[in-house]
Amino acid sequence: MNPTAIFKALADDTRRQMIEMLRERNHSAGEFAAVFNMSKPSITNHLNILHGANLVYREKKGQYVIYSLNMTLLQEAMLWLQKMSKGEEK
Amino acid sequence: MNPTAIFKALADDTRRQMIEMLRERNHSAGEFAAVFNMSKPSITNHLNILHGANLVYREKKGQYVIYSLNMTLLQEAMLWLQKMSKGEEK
DNA sequence: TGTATAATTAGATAATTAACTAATTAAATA
DNA sequence: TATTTAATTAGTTAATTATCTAATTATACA
Repeated sequence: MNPTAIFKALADDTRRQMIEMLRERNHSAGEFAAVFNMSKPSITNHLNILHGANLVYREKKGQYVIYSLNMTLLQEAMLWLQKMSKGEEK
Repeated sequence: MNPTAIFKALADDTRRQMIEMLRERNHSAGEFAAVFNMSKPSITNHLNILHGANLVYREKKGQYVIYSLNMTLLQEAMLWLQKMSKGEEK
């Protein structure tokens, strides 16, 4: 788990909205492109950043690429922040 | 609370170390400058980013500026992430 | 009051980021 | 097999970020 990559990934409104969408159900890259007013390559870039931080999984299904949430990592990030805020020992 | 500013502030190793130092006790700007191998203006810049995200308080004491943690905001950020990871309703 | 100390502001620069268009790759299907 | 659809890669650009040095401001104190 790489805190810098995770917080960088979360430090963007588009990417946080993507995560909220993935809380509901899995989505293909194209479904994101249909929702956000942004070119497909820009969508790919945001999804790469989320995937690089390990916050999402990705799986090729025929001609689609399906994205899903990595709940475990989100929870870990949350615990890391909790440690910070509560002052637990390392 | 501005999630983008908070996550941006946390997306940097120097600033996260500053927060860890503030968990122990309050510090002046100069004390940070003594710890990090970095110019004073760069330290000021990092502290401005933490302060802009509301993660730290700052108070002038004589010729010193003393920084302290805003625990409340760290906790709020933590809860926000928890909501993300656990999928609570808005 | 003049000098030292603490910190910030000003201004410059190199690196990174977020966006675009055009081109390419991969898969499905008429 | 040729065409359409989904997605990525390549390459460019404007904006932001992190850093520096030099200058300034504010306070303390000999």
